Amino acid sequence: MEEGNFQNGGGLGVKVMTDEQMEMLRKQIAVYATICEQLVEMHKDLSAQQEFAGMRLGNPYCDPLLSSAVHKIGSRQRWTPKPAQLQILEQIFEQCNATPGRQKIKDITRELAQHGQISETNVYNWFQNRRARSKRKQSAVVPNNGESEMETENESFKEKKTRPEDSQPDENTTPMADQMYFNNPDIGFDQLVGKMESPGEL
Amino acid sequence: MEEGNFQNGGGLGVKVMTDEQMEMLRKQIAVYATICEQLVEMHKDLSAQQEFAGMRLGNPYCDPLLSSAVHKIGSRQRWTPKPAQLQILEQIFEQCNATPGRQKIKDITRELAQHGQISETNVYNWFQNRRARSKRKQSAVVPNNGESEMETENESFKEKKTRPEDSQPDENTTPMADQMYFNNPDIGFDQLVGKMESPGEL
DNA sequence: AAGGTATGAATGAACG
DNA sequence: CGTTCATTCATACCTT
Repeated sequence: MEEGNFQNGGGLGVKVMTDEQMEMLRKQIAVYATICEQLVEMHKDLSAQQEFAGMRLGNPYCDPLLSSAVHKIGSRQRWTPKPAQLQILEQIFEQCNATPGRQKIKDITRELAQHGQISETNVYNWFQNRRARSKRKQSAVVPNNGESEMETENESFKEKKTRPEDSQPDENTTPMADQMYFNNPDIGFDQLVGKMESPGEL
Repeated sequence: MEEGNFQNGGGLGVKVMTDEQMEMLRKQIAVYATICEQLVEMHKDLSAQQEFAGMRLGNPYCDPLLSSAVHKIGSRQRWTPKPAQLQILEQIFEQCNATPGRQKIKDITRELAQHGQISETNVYNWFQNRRARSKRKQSAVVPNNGESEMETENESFKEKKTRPEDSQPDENTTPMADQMYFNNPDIGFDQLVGKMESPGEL
């Protein structure tokens, strides 16, 4: 981007980037994807209107392709533990309900790597989630001795300690109602969308 | 030996991509950038038109799926930085990785308050978290030899796992200009993002 | 095919 | 400051 702070892989077939750069890239693309989805929605509606007026029939593009192209990159693929890995994880979890230390994580990761691709982050997340889940189940049962664990919105009565200075009611309700003021489809949007249908051959 | 000072399972510090993947990414971004440029143009054009005609009649596509997101109000108690705020925070973080002083925090808070409700505590926490996260990512730089283990994972079983990335069976197109693979698209990026204040569900 | 559920991942906030 | 908790989001998988 601005300056050459990337460590180029010596001009070979690979480039190296840090996780942060990766993450930044991913977010940027995600934003673009969102924008484009909205654009496509607008365009579809607009086209429908035109069609209604007898102007034009059929859409020259299809969004499925767009979506696929977008999600190819804009989405994050998530790790799915293999049965063998899961078994090992469960075993370890029984022994030590506490969160394994960094060192332990590394060890476990190496162990699980025998059965499939995995990273330390995956292991870490797994234990965190596992723990949280266990805790939640308990709190759902405890409230009353009766087995009223049916779907009640009320579950954990925790002391929600809120910072006095941080008393911010939900102001984040940013209405994006007035953000769609571009309803002019006359620009060559079709071409743009068409381009996206073949990202490999652009 | 390396297990002595590795911070934590923060995943790999670097990712390696092939030229084809890189190229695909570059194209994708280029397309997005183009589309967004067009979006901005459209917006300008449309605004001018509306101003001329003064016709503010109900847009049929004024509420596709975006305004439908206006629900779930008053349910968020935790601060959620808006994209615009995030952008600013990231910028500041790059300049000064050190902990911002008390005064600096106040300043940043005031700045961010322009884009939404925020408190100094939020800013403080954000920087703390950001820093911690960065540190975690510095470990596990070189697992062993081939880092391409993220792609070569093969499951002989009938794994239903959909492989989101397809790589090599492609013709090596491009001795392309490898100068900027991800340039921060400044084309009204902030503005665009600003319009998409809440990409989530709200 | 659509909707629900389980669960991996992200992150703001709290704790020591 | 580093680690952990709690909540939420996104997605894979399952059910009808």
